[in-house]
Amino acid sequence: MSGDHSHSEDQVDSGSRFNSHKHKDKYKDKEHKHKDHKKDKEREKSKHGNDHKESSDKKHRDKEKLKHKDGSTDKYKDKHKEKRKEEKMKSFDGKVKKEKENGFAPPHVKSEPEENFYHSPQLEKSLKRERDDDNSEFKPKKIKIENDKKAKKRKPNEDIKSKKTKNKKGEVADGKKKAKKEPEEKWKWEEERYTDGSKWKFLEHKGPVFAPPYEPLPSNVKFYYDKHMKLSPESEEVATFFAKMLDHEYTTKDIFRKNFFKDWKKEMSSEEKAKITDLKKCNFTELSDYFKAQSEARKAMTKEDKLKIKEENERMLQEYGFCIMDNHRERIANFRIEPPGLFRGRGDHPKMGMLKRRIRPKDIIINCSDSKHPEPPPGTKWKEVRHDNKVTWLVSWTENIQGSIKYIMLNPSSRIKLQGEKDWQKYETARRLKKCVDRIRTQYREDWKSKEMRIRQRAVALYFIDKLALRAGNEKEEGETADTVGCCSVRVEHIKLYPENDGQEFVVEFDFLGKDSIRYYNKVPVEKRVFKNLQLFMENKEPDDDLFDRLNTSVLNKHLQELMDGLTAKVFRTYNASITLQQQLKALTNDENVTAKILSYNRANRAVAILCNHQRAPPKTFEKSMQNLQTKIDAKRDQLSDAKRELKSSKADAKVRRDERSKTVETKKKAVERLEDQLMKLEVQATDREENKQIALGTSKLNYLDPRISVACKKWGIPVEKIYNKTQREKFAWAIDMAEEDYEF
DNA sequence: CACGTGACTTAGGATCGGGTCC
DNA sequence: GGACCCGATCCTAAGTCACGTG
Repeated sequence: MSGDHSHSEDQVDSGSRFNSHKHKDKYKDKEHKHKDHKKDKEREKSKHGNDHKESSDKKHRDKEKLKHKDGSTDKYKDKHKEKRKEEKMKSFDGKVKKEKENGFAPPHVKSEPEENFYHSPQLEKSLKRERDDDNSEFKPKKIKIENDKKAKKRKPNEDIKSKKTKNKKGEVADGKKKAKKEPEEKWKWEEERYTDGSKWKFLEHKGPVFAPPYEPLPSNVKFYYDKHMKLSPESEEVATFFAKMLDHEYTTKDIFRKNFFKDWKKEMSSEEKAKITDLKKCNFTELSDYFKAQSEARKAMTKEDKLKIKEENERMLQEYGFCIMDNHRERIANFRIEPPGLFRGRGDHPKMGMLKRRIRPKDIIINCSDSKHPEPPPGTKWKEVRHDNKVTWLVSWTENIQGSIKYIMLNPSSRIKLQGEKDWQKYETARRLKKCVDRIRTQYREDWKSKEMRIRQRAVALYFIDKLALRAGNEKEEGETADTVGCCSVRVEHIKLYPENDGQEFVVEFDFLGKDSIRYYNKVPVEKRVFKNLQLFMENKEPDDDLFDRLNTSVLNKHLQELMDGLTAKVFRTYNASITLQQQLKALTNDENVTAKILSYNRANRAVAILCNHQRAPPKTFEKSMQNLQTKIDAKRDQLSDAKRELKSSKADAKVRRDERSKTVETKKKAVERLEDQLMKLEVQATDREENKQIALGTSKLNYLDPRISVACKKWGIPVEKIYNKTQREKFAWAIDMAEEDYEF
């Protein structure tokens, strides 16, 4: 009874397949796991150590079958399995349905607009990532990176004598197109660089801003438990957290309610605890209404009051929002400490609804120069003040839900040395991958034939990471987070194999929840060897066994490190994202006018977002706003045809009057042109928006696309301002500074 | 090597605020 | 001048990956 049959029957409704499992007994098997791995390895060695190097695939398979037979490697999964089964059963009763409305339409399957205009063949192609079918992509055209002197000059690892150039990112930031700067300014963003791993020499800041203290409710706002009940401030505060979320579907979820109630009780006085025993009987509506009224009131404030608040915020920003780091005044990203509230995990998070504690000064670690440190609020103490210049954070504390550390760090635009330079290095690494990706691809294809299971698994996983831009997929502690996976942690239940599907051979269907519980759904034809390997990996496994049972991210990354210095799984995402953008741009940008070019750019960007599976929930008002736009378009059409008619008649009129150079005709002509232009813009906008319905461009734009590619779009007459807004230009100041139009990723 | 942990990047949703439309 | 809409910004969760420890 092989696992893959029992699980391929599809009665499990697609929603429930994704419900996460709260694996409570996560520790059960750890020891076994290690042992088993070790055993396997020995077995592998003794079995294959003296094999002939070129045995046939089949031979291997037979041998490897043996390896699987005893199932030893997979033992450790069994416990989880049971857990998961339980969970599945649970999810049947429909408690937890499709937690992510948005995640469920695979981007490339999404119904495409009819006009072929929408998807150029190239785009289509890249969407499906059918790279392997045409080898061309494995042989990228030679690109003279060498030409890019600047890039060279500034090899990440190369030491740069800290040459003091100008500082202040101000000029770039202030929105004015400041184009070319004088050479001496050119590399201002890369001045001091420390070779000893220090991140700074001097750091001074004002410390964090704490959440405002709790303000008890006015006495006319009442909480009811059967009848009115006055809560102690502590439990009242927690009650308000729940009340504020009453409209959110979170509060209907069992886990959320359970976690909340449990934590709430901890805050209650003993009398309260004795009385309040059932969350269902709690009536929060007055509290909820009160907060709604408050936010209404805030919206309805007078201009002056709003201005006052704005000014106050600005003052806070100026006072706390900046630090001095090595002679620069740098913007801090999050100087406000996270306020207390209820934890909102994403997806089916086992901890959703838990109380996120208020952070006090004594929870806070301050990091700064030892010259002087920020004062804690009167009457309080910091947990610690340290002076660690090997890290970039200014403030940290430990959060009580997962026990992880939270930080206050700098803004992404912050110079340069910290963020900008890191960013730049990231893309330089990706460009180095570009130079050796052929070699790596050749190698992993070779490794598909390896005698060793672990090598085959590694090679197939790498193929997916490369071809599909999957994330690495670290192991996660079960029961602590939502059940999501990445490449190395994909389970048998997440893929289906089709020897033939829709006229294509060797199709693999992926269906799993990735980071943030966003669904990854994709059907891809793969090479035969990959397919056969997958079959092999799945043999004798249960649906919830790891597909790559002899692989994890650290093994994979260690291997990658050997292939290229600095190479890790995520570099493939960066590389493939950036290279895709560059290719798509070349293919798409033939249009004459800027509007069309921007659309092309967005489409290229979209191709990347689809590759990286960056989805968003379709905006709530999407349908309506599309309709509005359509109305506008129709109106514009009417206007246009009117204008055309008028033009015609005035032409005829002019003819009659033998008025060769009629003013009216000229004006009418202008009007028609203007309307045509406007109509075109609207239509492009509609196209763009429709295509973007559930795709988020921001993430790839901000994190995966080498900004220099975008900057270089000026060669097609696309100004940076049309691609990056002000914030983005700040973040990418380094790229705007250095990239020329001939920049090649 | 497994494991825990710390630092930092990547991520989508919520909220804000300024412009537009009626 | 109020409602609405949308991009920008804020928020903080959730990844990746390196490193230290035993």
